[in-house]
Amino acid sequence: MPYSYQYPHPAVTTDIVIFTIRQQLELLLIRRADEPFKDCWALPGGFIDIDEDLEHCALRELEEETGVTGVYLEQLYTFGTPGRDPRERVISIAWYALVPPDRMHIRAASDAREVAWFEVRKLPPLAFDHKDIVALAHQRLSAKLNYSTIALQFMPEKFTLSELQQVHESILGTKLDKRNFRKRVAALGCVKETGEHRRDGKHRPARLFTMTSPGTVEIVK
Amino acid sequence: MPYSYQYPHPAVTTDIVIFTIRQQLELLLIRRADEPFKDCWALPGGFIDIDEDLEHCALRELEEETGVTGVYLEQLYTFGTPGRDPRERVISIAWYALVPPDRMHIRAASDAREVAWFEVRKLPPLAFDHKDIVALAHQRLSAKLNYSTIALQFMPEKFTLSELQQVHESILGTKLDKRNFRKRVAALGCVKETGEHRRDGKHRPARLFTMTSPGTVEIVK
DNA sequence: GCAAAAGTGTTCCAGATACACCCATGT
DNA sequence: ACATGGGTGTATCTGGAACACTTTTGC
Repeated sequence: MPYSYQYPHPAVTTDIVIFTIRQQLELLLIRRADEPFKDCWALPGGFIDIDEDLEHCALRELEEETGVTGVYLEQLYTFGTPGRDPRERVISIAWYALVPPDRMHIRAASDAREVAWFEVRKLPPLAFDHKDIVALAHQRLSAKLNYSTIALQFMPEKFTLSELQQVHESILGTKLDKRNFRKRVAALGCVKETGEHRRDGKHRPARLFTMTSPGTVEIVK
Repeated sequence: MPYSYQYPHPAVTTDIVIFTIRQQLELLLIRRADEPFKDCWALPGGFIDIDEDLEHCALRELEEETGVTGVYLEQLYTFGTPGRDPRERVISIAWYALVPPDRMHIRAASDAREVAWFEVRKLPPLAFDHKDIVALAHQRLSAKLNYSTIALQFMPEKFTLSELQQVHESILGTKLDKRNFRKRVAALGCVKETGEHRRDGKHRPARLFTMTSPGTVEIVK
């Protein structure tokens, strides 16, 4: 045991709630291969390197699981109730990330672990206190819809207004009025028309939009 | 060195921004007695006990410095940039607390440390990254004024509406309109008249109010 | 021509803002 | 009587909410 201290030190980990939206709001879980909570689903995460920045640790986990870089990542809360991990005292800094569905490439089979997306409203039992972490992340995300342009972080480069509305609806779990939604988006000025259209069914083609300030989340209202 | 681990563990501390309001928004600082940053002002804080809940650690620091219990306390953010403490890797969970000025009894001379209140807008240079922590706490507090009843946590049991308005103004750093302020407070229903008055100068006595739900902070609007 | 999603305006209400004068007291 | 802070009401503006029909396409 080569690392010794005069006083006991807790272990510090990072857990990430990785959200995406396909038909519904989904998040990434990993089936645990070891005790405790063996075979139980859990958030991706891991121990922080001793010289590693907190955010870097979260980015590293995110990249390992999804292959994505440059997506929205925000620190959520720090969980550290004694006993939350039965092995030793573990303090976990929780983050959440928003990944556009076209950006990721799950490295599922690479290390024989089981990795899967679950709808937020149909989660299996989770290891540790991860249910609390997910609940807080979802709550924070919902709240931010009302005063920021965070929903755009889920969108691919080009998207229709109906798709953006579906993103809002699947996060909030409610239906929105189409005209009011579009009025608000227009007032914010956070999207602009590309001039292109998408035809994808037996109905009128939809205009394609793009973000005016990609990569930035503005606080509004 | 009796505490050994297979992998290196960071130290984990808690720092607290303890706010109060007298004439202005103030916070509590302690002059450091030891290196690093010897003689520099710093936030109160300390190492977490290995079996201690995170919030308990913050409450303990708060109680040690101010003698108060039962005041508003909220986790702020976790800071852990490598090198923020030159001695070893330290990850600090920052909190902020709101203390009504009549509730506290600083235990200043008890251990010969220098402890003092500073106006938020006139802070001395701070140790470590404490300037960033203070800035974030102040920003969070300001934001919460607009969608919660958090300001009441600064008030003594009985207070005038002008005093409550001064609390808002000193946090925001702006003047507010008296009539609009009172209309909003009345609409929230978060205070009620006691029927008493306070006379404290050569002017009309002010009505005294009290909280309708002491100890709770409601999210509003 | 019909099914399906895209697109578009107006009315109404609530809450925020701007703004100026009288009241009760101490000296 | 005057200085000081306490106390009050109205008009206006702005943003959110409710609400239904026409357009363009594929089949």
